[in-house]
Amino acid sequence: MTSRPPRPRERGIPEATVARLPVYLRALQTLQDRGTATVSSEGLAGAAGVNSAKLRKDLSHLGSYGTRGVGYEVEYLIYQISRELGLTQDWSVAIVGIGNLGRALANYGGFGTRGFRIAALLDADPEVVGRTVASLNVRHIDSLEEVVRSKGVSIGVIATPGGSAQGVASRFVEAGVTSILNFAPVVLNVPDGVDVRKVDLSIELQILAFHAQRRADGDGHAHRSGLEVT
Amino acid sequence: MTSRPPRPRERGIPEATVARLPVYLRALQTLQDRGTATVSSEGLAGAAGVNSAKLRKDLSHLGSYGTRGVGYEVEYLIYQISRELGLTQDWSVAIVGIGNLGRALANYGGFGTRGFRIAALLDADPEVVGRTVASLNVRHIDSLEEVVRSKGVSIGVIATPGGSAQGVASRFVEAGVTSILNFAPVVLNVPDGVDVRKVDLSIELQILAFHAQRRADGDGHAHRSGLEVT
DNA sequence: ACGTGCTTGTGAAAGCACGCACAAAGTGGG
DNA sequence: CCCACTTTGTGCGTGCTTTCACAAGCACGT
Ligand SMILES: NC(=O)c1ccc[n+]([C@@H]2O[C@H](COP(=O)([O-])OP(=O)(O)OC[C@H]3O[C@@H](n4cnc5c(N)ncnc54)[C@H](O)[C@@H]3O)[C@@H](O)[C@H]2O)c1
Ligand SMILES: NC(=O)c1ccc[n+]([C@@H]2O[C@H](COP(=O)([O-])OP(=O)(O)OC[C@H]3O[C@@H](n4cnc5c(N)ncnc54)[C@H](O)[C@@H]3O)[C@@H](O)[C@H]2O)c1
Repeated sequence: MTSRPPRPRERGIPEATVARLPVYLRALQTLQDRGTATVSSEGLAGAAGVNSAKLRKDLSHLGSYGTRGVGYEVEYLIYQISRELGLTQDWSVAIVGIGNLGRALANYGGFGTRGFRIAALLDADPEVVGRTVASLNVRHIDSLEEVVRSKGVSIGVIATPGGSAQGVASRFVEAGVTSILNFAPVVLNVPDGVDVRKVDLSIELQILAFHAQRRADGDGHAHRSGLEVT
Repeated sequence: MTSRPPRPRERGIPEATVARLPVYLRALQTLQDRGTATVSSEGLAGAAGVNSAKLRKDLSHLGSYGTRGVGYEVEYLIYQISRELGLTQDWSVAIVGIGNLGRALANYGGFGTRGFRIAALLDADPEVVGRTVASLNVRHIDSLEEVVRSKGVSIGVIATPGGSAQGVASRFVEAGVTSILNFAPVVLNVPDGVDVRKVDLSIELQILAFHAQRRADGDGHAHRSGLEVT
């Protein structure tokens, strides 16, 4: 089935690995900025805050890019991870809901370090539409379909209040956007084949509160093992 | 050790479950706002975007709060989950770094629906210190220790640039804060017993890009199973 | 009092994820 | 050319997570 000797990478990278690749990438870029040319799994794992065996196994899913006895060449590994993550191409992002959060996102410079370009901002409020935010003209939400088409938007960011989020998501999907990042605190319903990720501040706080309470409760010797030490 | 017959809940809720409890809680509150008094695992699972067996197992870790043949009483379940998450007490939050993001966070009203109170805002920039944001006076970062003590801060939020994040984290820890939410794109190093969670926009985008590329790559029949359908 | 119908709570199975520990593979020195 | 040393890539055991499937339990009508 698969050719044995020249197998650079197999299909199907574990989801847990995918979620860590961006972390490795950032650690590598920091190393590169410092002029480091080569790094061992131990060194990179330290910088990324993970176990070195886990890091090696993660990287092994992309291929065999290390040199035994030496380590990994920083620049080459950056390239390989970038390619795997799809960062060698450009992604057009549209943000809907230019309120407190939307504005912060729009003004956020170091967006994805590379690859992601904010192509459009949309809102429903006549007060906001027409204003310029982060050198972009805020368009009306009614032109979403047109904007997605003309700007080739492939990733939609939702920063509207919860009540509007599902509607916006549906319109994104309708317009052909299959990657959505949702900041609104609601569960989005989308058809199969559409990828939704959510960022939820209040969930994170609640998880922190749970652990904090546990520590206070049982007190004394304290905490179960689940504490992040990142 | 534990009394056997009246065992309402056992110690040790799985981490995966803890991460979902806030989602259930929100779904329940939405139901309550609509006047629903009772909900089945199927119904709640639908609203929360998870499998109903998973939901039942999750809830079973808190105790046996459902009624067979009927379902769960919404109000009671809200109370039980809130209690388990530690939301029946108040948590004081301090935000460090009142820039684009910090301001958005400070102005964010529906913070944690309940339980979380923004007690202090801190920044290093003389331009920002002294200003009023969200009816709070922005304090200088040098007073962090004093503020933590006087306001009883138990959760620290870091919204500074990456370069300052580790320093701020260390000072939080030094001041006795053991729960940290980090928005800066760096790996924080903290001692055992300190709980760090991170929210990282650019990682989320990169994960979306990976899946989007996969869909475009293999094309045709498309996508592996890992797509979120939330 | 009892049967019917619905829903919970949970055993058991399957699938993932993690981390140890080590063989394999490369480097560099002699 | 070979040996000592370093570091990768991975087989394997372990524990956590998810899902299925069903017995047990409860409400309600008769
Ligand atoms: N501000 C934060 O720090 C923060 C933190 C966590 C989560 N959130 C969530 O992010 C979302 C946005 O928060 P915010 O503080 O920026 O709110 P906001 O009210 O400041 O901004 C919301 C914006 O969305 C626009 N909008 C409303 N309906 C729309 C529609 N149908 N189409 C297009 N635009 C529409 C509004 O005009 C407004 O400009 C909310 O769901 C909030 O719960 C915000
Ligand atoms: N803006 C966004 O949408 C966004 C999105 C994702 C991640 N982030 C991350 O969040 C962080 C903040 O982003 P931002 O856009 O608000 O940046 P920003 O530059 O607008 O604000 C940073 C603030 O931190 C303050 N600061 C710097 N060093 C400090 C220190 N040692 N102590 C206290 N305060 C200090 C600065 O004075 C400034 O007010 C960054 O790490 C950024 O990468 C931002």
